[in-house]
Order: sequence, then structure tokens, then C-alpha cells
Amino acid sequence: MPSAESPRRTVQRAAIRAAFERADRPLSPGEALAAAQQRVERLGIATVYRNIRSLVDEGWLAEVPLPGAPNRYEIAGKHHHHHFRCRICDRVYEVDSCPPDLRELIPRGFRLEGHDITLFGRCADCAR
Amino acid sequence: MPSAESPRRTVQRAAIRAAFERADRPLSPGEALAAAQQRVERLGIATVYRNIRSLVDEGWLAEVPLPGAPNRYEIAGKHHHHHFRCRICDRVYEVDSCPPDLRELIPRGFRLEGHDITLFGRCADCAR
DNA sequence: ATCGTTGCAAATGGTTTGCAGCTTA
DNA sequence: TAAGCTGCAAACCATTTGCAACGAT
Repeated sequence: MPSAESPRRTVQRAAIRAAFERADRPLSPGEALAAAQQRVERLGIATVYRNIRSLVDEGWLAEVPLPGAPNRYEIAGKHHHHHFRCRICDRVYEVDSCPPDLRELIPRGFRLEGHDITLFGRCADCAR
Repeated sequence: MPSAESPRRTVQRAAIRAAFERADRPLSPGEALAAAQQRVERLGIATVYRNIRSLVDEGWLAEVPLPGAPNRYEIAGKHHHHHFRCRICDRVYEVDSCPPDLRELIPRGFRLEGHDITLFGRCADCAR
């Protein structure tokens, strides 16, 4: 019986997970690096990318793809929601949403499998 | 009175514009290159990027940013609409949409300036 | 003592820029 | 002609990978 190897417990991995646990919003790899480096000084960006990928594969993190901006990542398992990106500070926030019926919008013959809605504007901090 | 210089008429620029005029969907720079190279063999990708930028600045092209995928571009001036990306062939299509009232979704203090909605799934060609 | 993980640097892939030669006006 | 464009190659930026040293088990 093949047993999936579980990742080793390293300070780097713990610091990266902690960064996401403490964040109140989705983080980019760079943001996660900055946060995790407060614990592990010599942490490298490659390690952040590698761990993000493995946490996504594990289902612990969820990818947050955004139009015209690098991906963010957030802890998985939340209910269906979307995101708001601040054009000033570039931070991304989670927003609850009641997406309308999108099924009727697609051309005939197309198969709809999902959708992304990204709102943008200014967050409370940047709204002046 | 300062007069904005208008770009010179070159075969490259004409071929690039023709690529977008003939396309029935938003094109990536690579797709535009491939289409325009049918007219101008030695066309380079840098020229495509430079012309796309200037056409966007001129207001002739509109940027179509997509989550997790390189930008596409389409002729500007269309009415409000959104896009559908095929997960199989990666082509992007325009879809008419009647977006719901998104204003009520954002957190208090935030200022909503716009939104992007991207549908994804399989286009008619790839739906099997 | 293994073998997975890390840090660093080099490799990628998409996009941008420098520059000499070409072309439009 | 002169200045704007173009093609090519090098530069960039975000992300990925190779590799030897490191460290969890």
C-alpha cells in the first residue's frame, strides 16, 4: 500500500503557514515571504514558492488568481466568495458575494465550470 | 498649441491592427503576432508589444486582464461586457453580461471603482 | 545515515528596453 | 534628411529548477 509522504516539519514551513494564519487577507508570495522572514531571517523566496505549492496541493491553501496581478493565496475551505483589490496599496481583501445567475450569459454550446469576480477600487485605508 | 504626434503608418502597425479587426475575440500578444506574421513575415514580438501599448494609449485597443493568464486585447468602445476563457484551448471570448448590483458587497469604507468577471469552462469547440 | 528541504544561483516565460539600421514623412 | 519604427538581443520581473549543504526522522 503506497502511503503518501507527509512533508517534514521545518521552521520555514511553519513560518510560512503562520503568515497565512495570521493574515486577514490573501497574501502574495512576496507578502508571505516578508511576514515569514520575521521569524526565519534567511528564508528564501524559492522556499516560499515551494511551500505554497505543496500547501495548495495538500488543500490547505487556495489559489486566488487575479486579473492583471500576481496570484494571492488564502487558507482553503472558506465558503464561496470573491475578492476586492485596492488600486492604491495593491492589497487584496475577501468579500462575501451572492453571485447572480451567470449560467445564462454564456454562448450556446459553451460549458460553464466556474467564474471569478474581482472588484477593485480603494480600500478603507486608501479611500482618503 | 502642442499637437500630439500621430504614429507613422507602417506595414507592421497595419498588420497588427488588422489582426484585431479580423479577430472575433480578444487576442493575446502571441496570438496577434501569429496573425500579423501572415502579412509581415519578419515581424518581431517586441513590435507587437510596442504597438499594442500605443494602441491602448490611443484608446483604439482595450486591455482584457484575466485571472491567472496573460492579458488579452480587444478593440475598444464596446458596451460593457465580460469574458469567458476556455480551459482547454485557452481562447477567450466576449460575453454579454448584466452584472448584478455589486456595490452592496464591499466592506464599509471601501470605494468601488470597477469589477472584472471572468467565466471559465469549455468553449463550443472544446465541449466535445 | 537517509533522503527530504533549504538557500542560492541559474533557468524560464512573458514583457520591456537599448541600439543600430531602416522607413516614413 | 531627420525622427520615428523595427528587429534582434539583452534586460527584467515573477516564478521555477538544479544542486550541494543542511537537518528532520
